[in-house]
Amino acid sequence: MASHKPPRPRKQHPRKNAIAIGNRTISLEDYLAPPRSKSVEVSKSIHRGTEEHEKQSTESSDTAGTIAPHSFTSARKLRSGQSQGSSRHLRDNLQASLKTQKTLPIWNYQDHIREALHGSENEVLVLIGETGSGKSTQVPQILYKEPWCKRHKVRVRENSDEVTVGGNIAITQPRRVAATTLAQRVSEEVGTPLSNHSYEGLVGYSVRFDHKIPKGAKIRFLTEGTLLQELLRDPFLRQYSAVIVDEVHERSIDVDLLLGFLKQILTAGASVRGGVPLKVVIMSATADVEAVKSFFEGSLADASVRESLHVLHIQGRQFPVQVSHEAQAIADVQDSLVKRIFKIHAEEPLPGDVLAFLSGQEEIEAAKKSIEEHATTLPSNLPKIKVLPLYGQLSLEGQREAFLPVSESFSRKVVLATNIAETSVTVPGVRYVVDCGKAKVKQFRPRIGMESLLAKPISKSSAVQRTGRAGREGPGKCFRLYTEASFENLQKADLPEILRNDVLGAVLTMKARGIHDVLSFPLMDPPEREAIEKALVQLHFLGAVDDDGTITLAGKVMARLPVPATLSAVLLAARRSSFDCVLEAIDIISCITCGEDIFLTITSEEGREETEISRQELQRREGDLLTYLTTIRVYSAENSDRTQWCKRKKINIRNMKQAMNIRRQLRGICIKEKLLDEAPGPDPQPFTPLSPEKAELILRCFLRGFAYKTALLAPDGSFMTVYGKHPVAIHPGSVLYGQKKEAIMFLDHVFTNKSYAKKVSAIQASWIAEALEVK
DNA sequence: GAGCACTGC
Repeated sequence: MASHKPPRPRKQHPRKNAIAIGNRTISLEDYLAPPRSKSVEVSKSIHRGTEEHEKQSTESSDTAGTIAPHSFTSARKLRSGQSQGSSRHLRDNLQASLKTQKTLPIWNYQDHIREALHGSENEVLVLIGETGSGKSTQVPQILYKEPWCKRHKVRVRENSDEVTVGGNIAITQPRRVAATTLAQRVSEEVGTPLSNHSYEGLVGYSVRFDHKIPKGAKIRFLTEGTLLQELLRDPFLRQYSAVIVDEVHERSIDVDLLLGFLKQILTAGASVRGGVPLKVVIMSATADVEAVKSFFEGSLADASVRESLHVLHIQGRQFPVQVSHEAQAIADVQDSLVKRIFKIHAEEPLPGDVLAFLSGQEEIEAAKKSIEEHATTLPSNLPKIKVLPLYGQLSLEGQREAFLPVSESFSRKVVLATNIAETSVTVPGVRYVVDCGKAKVKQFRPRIGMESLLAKPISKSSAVQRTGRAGREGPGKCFRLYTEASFENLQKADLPEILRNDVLGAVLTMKARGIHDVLSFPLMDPPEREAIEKALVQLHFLGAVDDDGTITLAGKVMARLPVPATLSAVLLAARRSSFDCVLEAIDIISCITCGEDIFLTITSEEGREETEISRQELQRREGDLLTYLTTIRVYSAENSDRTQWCKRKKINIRNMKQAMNIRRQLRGICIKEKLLDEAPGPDPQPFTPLSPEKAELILRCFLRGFAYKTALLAPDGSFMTVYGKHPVAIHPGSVLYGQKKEAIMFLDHVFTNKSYAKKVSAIQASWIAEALEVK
């Protein structure tokens, strides 16, 4: 045991923070107690963990590529055309889109799809359709006219009031942009406007911060998260006749939960919906059909299983790609990559750009340098080489360059990318792909409450996906910098998110939707029992479930708040008179949940110094949380040019605007949930610096959600986590970087090169014990 | 002295 003595609140309150799971009682400390081995083991166990991969059930594949950026002009024409009565414009548009629809591969499968779902019982259709098959836009249009897709007035129980069941089709997407653009496109194809509730229309969408559901909209595009929220109010999805779950192969946590809830509705039988059946369509690019099939088998009435579960494959379109592997495993991947690129450049004709997949920014910048140096020695009869990096941290302008054709004639573009180019974006002009076979993957370690971000071999499905990037515009070639045997040994697909992430939010979602026994909730890939138990213990500490695991009133409120459970707990604590800092908590939470950091990372030496000075007025010595608070308050007090202000402070404008969006939404929800009494005055409010007393209250309030993410200063100047005794260093991006404080609280804990604490605040050790006491 | 990529309520 190390010399530091963590607060031991359990001695004072032996039964506090203990929860009954099955026939055992587990306390927070049981989970957070220091491990028997020494803390140096942490990094080792992480490395081991990332390689311990179990069975996989799906293959991931192209996703964002299926949704092309879409022109909205024709929709506007349609709308104006409609308001003037029918016009030639509208007719031409409809005829044009019908013509396009007919060329889609799915067109030939219409009857099969209708037939698979034509019965009077619950039915499931699994539809495997590759990129470009048209499944996302056409399937809802094929189904909404079916006789079973009607509204029914029924009594769910005898003597109960009549309710309306069915009539609508929900189609879920993992991303907002997909839901909105698909809705836009389908509304054009059917010729009704996409508008708010005051107009009639067939198609609508509903995503966070944006809802367009016309009157009578039968086809509704939703994000998975939105449908999960609807499940809180409507557990049997009674407004829908069919739910289409698209892009299932991405295996987000939300989609896994959604599939579980759908299975439960199907298992319950049509009676819970007053006899109105629910049709479920599972759509995926390249999912493992067997896994999806066996998951849903058994949820349907036994006798009719065979008839009510159907599988359809729809072919996509792709040019052939010739794949080659290394004969032997190579020692220096960076070196081979550069050599391979020059070999392609010397041997393959133009046009044909090269796309190389590397694992991270560092490797990309190193390879770029080496290629550029070598390129100067090329003979003049060879085309010129233009090297372009492509990774997420790159500025938008920097990224854009990688998508443009090379401006000089007689030259070849070489794009060096992370896995951003695997699914998220498509680089045009690529005919040659070089794949190093690695990618950085984030994985959560429930035992120590830490994430890791480490390079590891990609999955087979990723490798295939990377290869496919060479065949978008014509036949191509793919060079894998590993042997065919190593390819065969890759695991089939990436771990689904639910096995890589913290399941705290997922467990709260289940509890709030009436699942008492979360360990037996149907999931395609159930997380380890320990991960779920850990989440239950933590929910108990947060006050979301009581001693026997039943959801509390507070827990129900937490589930309705659109932020992670820990932060919901902070918001609930902030309402208490002893803290009284709901508005401040909302401001901070808005800044940390708006996506990437609102502060841009500065790489150059000069830029860093300059930024240091311009950000000085925002920085608080108490740490990052209060720096965020000051920043959003100064921003919203800014009366003149907010854009200029962000530029001066090197703040990401897009994220800052999103933070303001979230802030507005959270304020609204907090009023509705009675966490706030009244709406605060409109912006801009004059900025008044926070008093040290208020600052202390806010940090003590955040400890109510993050008491277990704390560390104490060791004699040698390093930090040791209070629970678990793991060494942790303050991340260089923190305002507290390099400083020594008695104790720290951190919101994120990530292992990259070493164990880093992010979003750090300076606290007093005594506050930790206080936060763990009776609430 | 640091940064795979996303996404959602």
